[in-house]
Amino acid sequence: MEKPTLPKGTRDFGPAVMAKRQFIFETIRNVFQKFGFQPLETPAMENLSTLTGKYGEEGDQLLFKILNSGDFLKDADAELLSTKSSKQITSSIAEKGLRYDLTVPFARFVVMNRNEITFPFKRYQIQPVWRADRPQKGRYREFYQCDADVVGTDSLLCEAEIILMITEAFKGLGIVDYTIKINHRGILSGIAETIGAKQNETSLFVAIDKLDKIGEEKVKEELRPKGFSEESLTTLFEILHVKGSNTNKSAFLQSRFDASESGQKGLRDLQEVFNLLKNYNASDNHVEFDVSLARGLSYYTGCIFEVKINNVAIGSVSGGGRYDNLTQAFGDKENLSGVGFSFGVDRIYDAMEELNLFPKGATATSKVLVCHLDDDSLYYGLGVLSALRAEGIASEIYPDNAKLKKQLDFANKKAIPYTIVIGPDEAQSGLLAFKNMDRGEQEKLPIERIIEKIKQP
RNA sequence: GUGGAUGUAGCUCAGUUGGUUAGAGCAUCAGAUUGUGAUUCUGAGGGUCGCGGGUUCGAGUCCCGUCUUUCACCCCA
Repeated sequence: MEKPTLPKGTRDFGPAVMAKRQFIFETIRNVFQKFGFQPLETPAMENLSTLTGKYGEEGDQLLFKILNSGDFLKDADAELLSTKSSKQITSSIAEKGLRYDLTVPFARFVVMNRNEITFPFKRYQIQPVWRADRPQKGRYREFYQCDADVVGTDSLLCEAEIILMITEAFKGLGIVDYTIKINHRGILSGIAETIGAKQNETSLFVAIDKLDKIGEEKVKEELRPKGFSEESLTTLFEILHVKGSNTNKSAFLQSRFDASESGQKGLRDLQEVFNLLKNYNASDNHVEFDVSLARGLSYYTGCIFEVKINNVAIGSVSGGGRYDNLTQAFGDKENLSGVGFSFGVDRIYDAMEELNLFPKGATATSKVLVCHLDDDSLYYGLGVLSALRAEGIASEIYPDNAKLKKQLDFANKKAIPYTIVIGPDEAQSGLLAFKNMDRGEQEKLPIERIIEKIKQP
């Protein structure tokens, strides 16, 4: 028989990995809840019409589509089928798709439940998403996102709190060396206006987003064929080369944005966010105003964020921004402004693994293994087991009659720190052989004393 | 979606210009030790050399296809 395999870009998570993953999930969940966000889950699959057109052309290509049930070809448009054009045919044989992110399903949920929701609505959502990407380092076809979004308020408090949540989550995870990059779509538009490239915004943003990766020359090479003049490129890089503190950068841009309404709006917003952070008594050590930050998802309209862990060759581990028109895309008449961000658990995991940041005792396992030498001691052991569990001590008993050697070996492999060996003598006297697996020390104690010992480290 | 690399035991890898029966370490199992693991010693099991085709007297080795993993691009968490 052929060995089973996994679909490309997906993974199993064994117990050791799960312990670490859960540490990340719990840390993030606690932060979300502490900031007043409430949980939401949505289905893995959405109607394709919900998903398409929200992520730009590239995004649509990366959607996993689900074949219609039944004899889907019978109902398909025969004329379309004869064209053999997959793109065209898709819509007639697949009406569902796997979610690509959590923000769009959330917007769909908000519009569907408009009347039941009290605004501003703060929700968090921790679920997997799927992208039909080609996998590579830090990039999977199935991965978990942890989203927190607020919808129904323009307040820049939300942006400030996003920064606080990132800071707090990373503190909990033990990640110290990271950068929260922040920018504003208005500022990007301002730049486009200033260099006279308003018609060509998208290619401009895509190109400058790569600046720190490919460098100035390559960005210019990419833009020249798209109709950018040398003069506009020179101006562009005068702006992009802005250096210094966040305040310095703002001041410099202010001087260039005389003629740009949206540029000024962007600057005002950012300054307000910085100002709010001060009032929280929060340090903005990790926050960097990065004029070249653009981000791909097309639905952002205001502040945008991206978080990178330094000295690790993994893309961004978190990102987000404000989107003003997303609910409108689902036919909502009144505009609801939303802002949110997302942690990429899988990348955070990879980064923490690379930096050796997982706490040592993270693997969840029993504290005690009860070992036994014959049937009678096994029965006696069940009482011991119950006594341990009644005290909240995670414990298990070896289920088979096996050599003591094998039982101790089992404890060893599962990294269970204590064992209790029960034989005829122990069952008779009630003095149990309590063994510390690390030190190899063993003493005979009554169960009450053993419980005490385990509880006080 | 485009281009490059990769695949030999459960894991990490050797394997000569193509030549007999494909090896090692670790892991597993058993025993030395019928009540003591993580350190010792002895032994055993485990392979359609990713899969399919081709060249050849002969292929783990060369050629083609395919899949996996991986790197870069596109894009992104």
